[in-house]
Amino acid sequence: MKEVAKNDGKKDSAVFGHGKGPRDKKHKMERFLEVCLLVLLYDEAGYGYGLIEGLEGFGFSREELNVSTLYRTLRKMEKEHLVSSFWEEGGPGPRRRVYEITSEGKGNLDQWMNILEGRKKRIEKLINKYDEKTGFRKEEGE
Amino acid sequence: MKEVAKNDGKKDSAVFGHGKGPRDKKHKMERFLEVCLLVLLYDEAGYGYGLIEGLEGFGFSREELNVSTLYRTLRKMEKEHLVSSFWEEGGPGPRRRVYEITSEGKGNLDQWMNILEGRKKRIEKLINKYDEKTGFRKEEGE
DNA sequence: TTGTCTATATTCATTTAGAATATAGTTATC
DNA sequence: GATAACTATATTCTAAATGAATATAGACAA
Repeated sequence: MKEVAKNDGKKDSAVFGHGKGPRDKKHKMERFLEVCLLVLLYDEAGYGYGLIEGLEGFGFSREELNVSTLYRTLRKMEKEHLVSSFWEEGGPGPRRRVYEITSEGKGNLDQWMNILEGRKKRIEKLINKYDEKTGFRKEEGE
Repeated sequence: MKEVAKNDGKKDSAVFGHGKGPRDKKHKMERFLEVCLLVLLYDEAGYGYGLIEGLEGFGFSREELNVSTLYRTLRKMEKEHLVSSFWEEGGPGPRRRVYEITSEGKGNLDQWMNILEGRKKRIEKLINKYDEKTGFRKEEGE
């Protein structure tokens, strides 16, 4: 048997132009929630439920926020050492697992910002192209 | 047995603030490729392989573009009547399936632009917050 | 006529994510 | 002090999205 199609050997390391972005794996370009959480935790610890409020500040509506996703994401980030957690002592109500960003998390965040800048530019490019083709329906409709 | 958690009845129709965005289903916020294709086809028909070049104009690198995804996406868009296709007659080389945008596709694109505007603003908000917290490392590092 | 290239299409496995459900301590209410 | 309602965290189930590999086939060159 002979190979049907040859591999030009260019299929790997295709990460947005970065050899290895945050968290190494080729990001499928949507861990926006993750970045938001890192920014929120940057200067202030927080717990799962409580972070929802902060996320609203980034445009997430309370309805579209999925609590499972939120907790799952936080645990995953801890496994990757981007954040660390501890059980809050005392305090009223059920105990809370409080998260803090790690220095690794901060470095990661820094790289994320570059990716987001790029993503923003792509969106702008697309919008401009669209406006061009449709005759600038809206001029800087900011 | 009794129900453990009550449902506050607010879990549905959580689509970015739009009752029903393009293509009705709650978009998981990443069909950027799809939108790029619609913009490319807006004023000029194109075929799968040939569209790759145009996509590069939006920041996709040739390596990160996945051909399977490209074709899969085009067929899906046709199934949804956002584009239509025909086999190119004559011409050198293997036959090509040429895609054209439909009027439905154009309407869809219009809605996508709103979503992208929103997405852009979210990113900006996030970047600003980050810069705030880290002390404006880069001032409009455009 | 064999091999290579262009072009399209499909299959397979993994990842991502939403919905639902599970667990459990806290506080209010009767 | 039993029960209900609430806060908080966690996991399971399923479906959608996606990358990689593979399949198919005609055109063209050697």
